[in-house]
Amino acid sequence: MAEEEAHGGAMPPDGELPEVLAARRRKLDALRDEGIEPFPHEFRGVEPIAAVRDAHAELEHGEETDVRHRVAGRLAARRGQGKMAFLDLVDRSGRIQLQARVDVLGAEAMERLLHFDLGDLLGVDGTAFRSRRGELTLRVQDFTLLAKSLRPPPEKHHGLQDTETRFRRRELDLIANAEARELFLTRAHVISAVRRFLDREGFVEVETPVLQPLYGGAAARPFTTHHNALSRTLYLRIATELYLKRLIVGGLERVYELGKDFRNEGLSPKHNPEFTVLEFYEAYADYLDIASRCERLVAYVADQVGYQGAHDFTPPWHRETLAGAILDRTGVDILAARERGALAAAMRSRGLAVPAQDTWPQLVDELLSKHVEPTLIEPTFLFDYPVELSPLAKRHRSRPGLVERFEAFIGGMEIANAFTELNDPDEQRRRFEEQRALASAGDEEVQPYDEAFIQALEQGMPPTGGIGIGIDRLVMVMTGMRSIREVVLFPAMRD
RNA sequence: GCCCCCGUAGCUCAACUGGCUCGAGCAACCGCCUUUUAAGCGGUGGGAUGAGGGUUCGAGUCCCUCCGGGGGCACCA
Repeated sequence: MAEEEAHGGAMPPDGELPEVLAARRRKLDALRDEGIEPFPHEFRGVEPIAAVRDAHAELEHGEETDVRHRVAGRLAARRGQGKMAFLDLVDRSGRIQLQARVDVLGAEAMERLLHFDLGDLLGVDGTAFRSRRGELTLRVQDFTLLAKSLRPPPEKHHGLQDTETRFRRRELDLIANAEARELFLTRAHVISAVRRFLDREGFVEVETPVLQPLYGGAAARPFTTHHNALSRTLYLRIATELYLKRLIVGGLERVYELGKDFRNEGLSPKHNPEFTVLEFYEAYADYLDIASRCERLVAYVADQVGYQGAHDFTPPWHRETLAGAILDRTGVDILAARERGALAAAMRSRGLAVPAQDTWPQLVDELLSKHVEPTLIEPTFLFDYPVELSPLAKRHRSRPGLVERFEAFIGGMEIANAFTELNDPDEQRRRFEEQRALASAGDEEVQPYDEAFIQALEQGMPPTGGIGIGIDRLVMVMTGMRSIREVVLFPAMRD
């Protein structure tokens, strides 16, 4: 029980606390004894630290001003004590040095200021000057404790390194590591740039059900939950596709949804069980129009977030066909081997591994993911997928057996999947039936038959192009991160 | 699910082939110094080495099981 309290942060007697925690508890009690409220209600009129810095960018070394600023943030460092000391205060926008002088504050206030712990939240009023060493500094005239911190912050030089702690206690990562703060601000900018782009191009943002009586729109295993009042099983959505196409039927013409999908599958550096996806659908457009909009969107986002990396997102991107890319990388012609045995033989003759259980579509996927995808570093579209892999895409207008579909790759990673949408309800019904046949053959990740969706298509859906873009992966690309867990605030972890 | 690596103080890290009471920096506490920049100097406290079992005169170190994390494989976006 003592251990549980120490780790769980309840309020055990001091004797059972590690010394570093007990010391902070003692200070908390001392503050209250002095009549100081350690958790006041507000502190108005705060200026961002970055704004204070900007206001005095021109100050010479050693130059003083009488300009007063009010800032608030977390105490991050302290140098010196006694008659004069320097402290660092950090807010979301940056860090600023504070100078505490006993001749300004008086002995009692000086003592109180210097006895705050690293990690305490402070409000400060001070006058700006630039130190001899050139550091913009606020000379503290007045200060207020805004919240007492009862746990020590991570080490101030090395930051928080432990991967597990960074993910489980992201607040500590954000406190300790400025790069983490910047990364998640970039993520926010990516998302707002996506919305701005689509809003400007006439798309309307919609929200469709996350809890669905029937899941669909992708090949994946769903999470299952239960609605008590309705007494029935509901699924967390694996895609927004089918509902969004019903809105195209409804005449909304250009729609997008930006939100979470959920897939009950393994974790990896590229897969989190809940992940953020953008899907947009455009009436009277085909997949070539969508490809063009996709590359313009990504280029716009890169520009808006100030992308500094090595990729060149300027349209037009590299373009290949899927079959051409596989032929080029492996020498296997999937279009000349349209059934499993022939394809397996072609792969073996090239010395490629052939997983025994794989169906023809799965072998194609194997060739793509193992031999082509890793080579697609610069932004690249692969066009024209086999119909077997794409039950929701419209057949190719000139190439039998293929559909009008593309996927986009950056940095060896798939970031988007798009097609000219299948709008012939009878053909869509047949495609679902084929999927159903696969399901009875044991494949758990096929698309269930969705009668409501078929009825919507029967109502008449205009020719439409649509796309899904993995936002977490797009953020990975924009920030150079190699793991999705670095760009998701609270990635999935075991209990 | 399988394979490999990792888990030492609040944080960042040490500890030769098994060998004295597991050390140091930051943080904390008590002082000294004062325009510092990872401030400096002196002193003090803080650890069931992830958990449990085993081998051994002796285990942070070797073996087994479990928990957690990372990487890879498989599956997928």
